[in-house]
Amino acid sequence: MNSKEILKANKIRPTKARVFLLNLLANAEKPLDATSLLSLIRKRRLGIDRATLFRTIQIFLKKELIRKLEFGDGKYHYEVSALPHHHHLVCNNCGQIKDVVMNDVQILEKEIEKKAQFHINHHHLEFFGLCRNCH
Amino acid sequence: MNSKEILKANKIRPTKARVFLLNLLANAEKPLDATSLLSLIRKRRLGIDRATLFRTIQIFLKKELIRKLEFGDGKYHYEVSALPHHHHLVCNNCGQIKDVVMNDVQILEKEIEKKAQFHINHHHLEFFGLCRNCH
DNA sequence: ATAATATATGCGACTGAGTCGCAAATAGAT
DNA sequence: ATCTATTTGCGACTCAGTCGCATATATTAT
Repeated sequence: MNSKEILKANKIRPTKARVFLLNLLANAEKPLDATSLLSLIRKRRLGIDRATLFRTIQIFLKKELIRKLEFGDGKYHYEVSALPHHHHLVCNNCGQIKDVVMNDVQILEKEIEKKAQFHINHHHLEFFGLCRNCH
Repeated sequence: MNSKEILKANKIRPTKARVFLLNLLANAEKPLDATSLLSLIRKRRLGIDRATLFRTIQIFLKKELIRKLEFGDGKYHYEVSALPHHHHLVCNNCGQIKDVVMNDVQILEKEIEKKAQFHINHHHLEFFGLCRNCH
C-alpha cells in the first residue's frame, strides 16, 4: 500500500503535501523534525507552506499514522507508526539515532498498570549517550 | 543540607533567585515547568526576571542539581536530581503525574550498551494514559 | 464535463518558550 | 569600605508551532 492509498484508507484527502510528507516519513532512516521536513520540501522546490506542514503533522498524529518523539532538543521528531514498536539510542554528540527493539517494557507496562491503577496508553523510552565513534 | 548549602557545595553563588528556585524544586510534589516556576515567583512578589529564571535552570542542569523531563506538552519539566531514580505516569486528561519506581530499566540499559556498542548516560521513560479518576 | 460544496492551502500575523547583549546591581575577596 | 567578578533586569530577539482569512483545490452531485 503506497502513501496515497494509506491516506485514502484513513479518510484523509491525498493532496500533494500529504502524499509527499507521508512518503518522506515512511522512507526516512530516522525520525524527522518539522525543520528537517521543511528543508526537504524546499530542496525539492515544492511550494508547501510551513503552516501546511504543521497542519499535516497534526492530521497524521490524530489519525495515528505517525508518532511524536522527544529527544531533548526542544522540538518534536516524527516517525511512521507502521514501524514495529521500538526505542531509540540518541548520541548526544553527533545526533545519530539507533533503533533498539525490546519487548520487556511492554511487560513492565502491564505490571505498572495494575499496581498504579492507571490506564496506560503508551510509553516513551529513549536512551541518551555517546555512539561508538563519539565515545 | 539546605538549598543555600547545596549551592555553595556546588560552587554556585547562593543568590536570592537561586536559593528560592532550588527550594521550590526541592519541595515540589511534581516536576515543574518554567511557566509554573515563573508564576510562583510572581505570586510571592519576588522581582525575579524570566531571563534569570531560564539562566538559573541552565546552571542547575549543568551542575546536575536538576533533571529535565519531557511530557509531550512542548515544554520542559524539572525535578531535583536528589530524588532516587524513577519514572512517571502522566495522565493525558488531568495532567496528574505519578512516580513509578522500577529498577528493571537500568538492567536493560547495561544489556543494550553491550549489544549496541553505545555508551549510555541516562534514559527517559515516561508512561502516558489516564489516571483512575479520568479513566 | 460542469457546477456546487467541502476541504485544504498560502499568507501574514501571532503566541509562547527560551536566548542574548548590555548596562546596572550585587556577592565575595582584599 | 573598596574593588572585581559575577549576576541581574531589561528589552530585543529567535525558533517552533498556531490561527484567521481569502483563495485554490479536491470531491460530490448534476
